[in-house]
Amino acid sequence: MTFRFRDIMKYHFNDIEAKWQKYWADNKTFKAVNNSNKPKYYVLDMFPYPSGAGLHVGHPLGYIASDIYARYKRHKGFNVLHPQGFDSFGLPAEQYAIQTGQHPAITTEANIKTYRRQLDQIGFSYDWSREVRTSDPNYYKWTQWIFIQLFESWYNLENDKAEAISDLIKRFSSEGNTNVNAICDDNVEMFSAENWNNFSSEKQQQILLQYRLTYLAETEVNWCPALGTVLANDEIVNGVSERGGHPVIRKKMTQWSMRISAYAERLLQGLETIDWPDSLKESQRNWIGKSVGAQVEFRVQSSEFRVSVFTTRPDTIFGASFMTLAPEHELVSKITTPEQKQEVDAYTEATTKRSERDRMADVKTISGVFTGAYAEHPFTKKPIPIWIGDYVLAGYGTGAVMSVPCGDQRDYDFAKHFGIDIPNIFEGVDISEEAFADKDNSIIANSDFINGMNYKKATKRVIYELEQIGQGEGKINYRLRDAVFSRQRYWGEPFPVYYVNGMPQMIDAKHLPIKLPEVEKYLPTETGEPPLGNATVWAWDAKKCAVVSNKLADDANEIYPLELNTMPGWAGSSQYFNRYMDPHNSEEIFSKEAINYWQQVDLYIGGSEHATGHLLYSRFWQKFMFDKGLVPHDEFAKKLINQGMILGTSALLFVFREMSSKGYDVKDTDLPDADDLNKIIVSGGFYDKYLEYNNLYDRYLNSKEEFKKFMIEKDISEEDWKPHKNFLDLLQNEIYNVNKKGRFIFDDDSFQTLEENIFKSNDLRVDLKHLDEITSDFVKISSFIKDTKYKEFKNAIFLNDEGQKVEDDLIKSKREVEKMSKSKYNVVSPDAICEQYGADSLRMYEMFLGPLEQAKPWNTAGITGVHSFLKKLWKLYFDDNGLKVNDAEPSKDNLKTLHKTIKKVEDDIKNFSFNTSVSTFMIAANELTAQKCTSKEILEPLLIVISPYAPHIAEELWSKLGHNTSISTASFPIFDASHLVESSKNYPISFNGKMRFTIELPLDMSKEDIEKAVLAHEKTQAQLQGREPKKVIVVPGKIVNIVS
RNA sequence: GCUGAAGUGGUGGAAUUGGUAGACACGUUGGACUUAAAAUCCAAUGGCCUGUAAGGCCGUGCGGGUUCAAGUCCCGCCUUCAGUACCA
Repeated sequence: MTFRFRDIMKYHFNDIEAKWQKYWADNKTFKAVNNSNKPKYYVLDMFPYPSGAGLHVGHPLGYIASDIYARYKRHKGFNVLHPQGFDSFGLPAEQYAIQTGQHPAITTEANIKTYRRQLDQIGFSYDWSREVRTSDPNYYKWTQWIFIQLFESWYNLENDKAEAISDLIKRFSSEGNTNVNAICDDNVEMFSAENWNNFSSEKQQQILLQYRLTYLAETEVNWCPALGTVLANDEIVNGVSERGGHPVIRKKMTQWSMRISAYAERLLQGLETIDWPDSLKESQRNWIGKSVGAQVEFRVQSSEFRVSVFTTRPDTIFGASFMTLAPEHELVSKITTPEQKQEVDAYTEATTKRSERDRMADVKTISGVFTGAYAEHPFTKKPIPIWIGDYVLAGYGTGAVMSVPCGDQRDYDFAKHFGIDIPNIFEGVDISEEAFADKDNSIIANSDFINGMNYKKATKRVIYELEQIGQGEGKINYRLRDAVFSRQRYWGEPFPVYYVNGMPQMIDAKHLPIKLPEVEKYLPTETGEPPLGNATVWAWDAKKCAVVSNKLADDANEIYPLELNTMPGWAGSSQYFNRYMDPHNSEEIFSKEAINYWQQVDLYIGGSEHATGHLLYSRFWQKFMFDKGLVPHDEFAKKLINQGMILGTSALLFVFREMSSKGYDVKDTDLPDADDLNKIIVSGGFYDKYLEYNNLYDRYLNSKEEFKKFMIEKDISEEDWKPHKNFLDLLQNEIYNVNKKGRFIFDDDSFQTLEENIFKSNDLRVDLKHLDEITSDFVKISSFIKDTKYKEFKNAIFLNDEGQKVEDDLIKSKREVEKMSKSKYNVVSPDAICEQYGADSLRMYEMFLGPLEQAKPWNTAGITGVHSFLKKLWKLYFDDNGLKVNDAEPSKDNLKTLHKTIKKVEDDIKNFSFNTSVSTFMIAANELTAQKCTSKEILEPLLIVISPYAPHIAEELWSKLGHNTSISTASFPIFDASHLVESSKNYPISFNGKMRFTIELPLDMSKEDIEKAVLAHEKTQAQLQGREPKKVIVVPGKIVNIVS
């Protein structure tokens, strides 16, 4: 009996947390309503992709911060919307489906369940009744709906907004397109009203596609052969795919695109109106890449063609001594002379075959060829040779440049390399070594009508003159490209599209959602169609249409093919924040009432990695929806904060491995995935061979024939690589070929070395747990590596630097702090933390680690600090005899501690400085414990202050103090400054700026009296040692400084 | 190369307008309690010097400067991290 009584008085966080989590769920404590007398506040987290690995401690960091903010706002009397959901379409589930046949919906559902359990155990105050999942047909119905709206819109530059395509059609049929000022395809042809009305329906549709905000066009796309799909620019990192790290090549394909470029200027201007991190805004500015200059047209001699270039330096036009076109430029084949044709063809072919990564890896090499053609300088009429070179990018500007070697380093290098003229057009500048690119300090010379002018004046004049002769105009160019919107994948939103005579048609919105059909296989069809081509039945509630196989049949039983691509990952995340406002509405994307009530997100917290993806696309969709009158703001989030990454500590073992006949065994590594292979390459110590491998892999993917040729060139006979089932063998051959150090041939069970053994050092990342287990015992380490962890080292012999066998202590270990990832064995799961210390400890510790925005290493050991704080807090309320809180009158010190805490915590929350709040709580608990405070008047409001951070313990103690409703809406205590007023100050007394001692003096003492008191003090006299003070500075309430 | 952020004890980090540098924790050391461990509590903890104490000297990446006073402001460098990269 006694035991049980004592037991109740202890802080049993597991029971307490489970109890309150259930209470919140049962009572729908955090359900937000769409109208209220209270002011509204919308706090949003970036919703997670539910991966199979579950959450690690880095994931909840931002969620905890936003939860604290949401809970704080509730205490301050706001009606808070704090929803959560899942970005549940995506590649990993599909890759898993390809490997296992498991339907992605099943994997996704299971993963969501795990995520939900993990999130629930941390005690977030989400309104789960508003959960959205991007893969739910009731949700993606509206993603499809927005797609239709975009298709039915064009961008009118006269009003600077998106408008209905039906209006455009009216204008075309009454006035043609010559006076229409719209954002459209560069190559759109000009026509009159009469032309338009005589065009065939297909021709009209083709033209309209050039205006629509989402359109189908043949564009040069980033094709990832390994993933079998196209990728958007933001899905490529360092020239390889973001997911999986596969090579990417350029390819022309017919794809859906989003005309985000129409919004380039507004996306740029809008940044001024939102409170987002500067670094993130800067990323978006760079991505949009606005540059002001001129477009200039050069006539090609003895032909009808004109080469159009974009330049930011029209003032240097007289220095143009050649032109350079991108190898992909459409004029290349048209203007090349017969004599140069062979050389040009060889060059263009070679460039198109290079992957992005190759091109990037090899920036320094200057290459190019002369086309044989000449352009005519618009002013001097002198002939200018036209070259092609891969330093000119097809995707930027017009894909052609006027090359001014004296003013641009790349042009300079190119000219030097090929011996082209470098005329100097700058006054008093030496260009014998390098180009002079400083536009702000240049005076133009040798340039006819702009001689003696500076950059600004000359630019203006040149543009004027170009306009006079009709060969150019001022122009603003953006780097931002239209975003490719289709993917050749299964697990994504189907398009609401079918084709009539090859022209895309929207399926009527009343048939939405177009549900994702079932397929047998998640791979492309044998004819190379996307996975949806495998579908035999498309089920949707069609009134007039029936679906026959992959085709749509209308009343008259004509059959039309359906769009088989799916939408990219960012489609579903581009407006989810609005859908949360009215998530179950089946009639509208959201009701007018809901959007007018919630308006926009007040606080959005998430990772900076979405800077040029999700966050840019979402702003684009929001602006479009604003134009259509659907939303009241053209920016969706007022304030945004990027939480920093939590880094894990990896354990590295350094071993030296002998590669011998009994050594490196990689037999059963089947490698369809470059990601896996890269890992082995890197951990195998072949860092230097990484690139070679990639070339090889690219070659293989590009063309097996070409690969074969390459291998033969490298003197590796077909016999050597043909029997091998995977790329690793090829790699081995490549290594052999490159460094001649060793050769490894698959021989059923092991590799054989034909030449000398080679030694390589390896850093193997191991599970920290295991590292502790094996510590310095060599036998254990070696058996751990060979048997437990790394099968490929099964037969390895460990050597030290000198090549001797390692007997006991030569395997070194090291710790490294890096991004948490499964493959690095440095992941810490929140589950174990919650189990051992509780959710409140986890929440507090994550905040305590450091500033929210900053990257910081995780160290589980440190959690004892906040955990013992919570125990100490508990003890303020309970001792062995039970609840000790009473109605005692609070002391002055008690009140001072409480109000100091209220003030500091409130300021901290406003500044998102959550780490310092935790310190403040610790100080408060330490002080109140020392003061032996038992006063309810202090301890009750203290709980509300702590509640956003540690809601479970706060709820429990709150109820123990006699409340029978949740603490979550209790009013935040009002700070009363009068409790902090001091009557005296412990003045620091410094001598020549160095603090020596302190003196306690009344705060109302005058400057003169302070000076007298300080100078009279014995310690002052000791410091001065008889010297006369030269100057005494007294800052009342702050400091005294004596200069001697 | 360009852009942005940051460099403070053994570690994470504090110091809101220039005014006691190192709050709060972790770790370490010593002690109490305990058969023992865990848990808990107490004390010390930037470096160096003086036997201790009192005290002193040096200390916020480096070099200068402004100021009575600089982690904080100014100038010049170095390093690290992140983003971006032939953008005409």
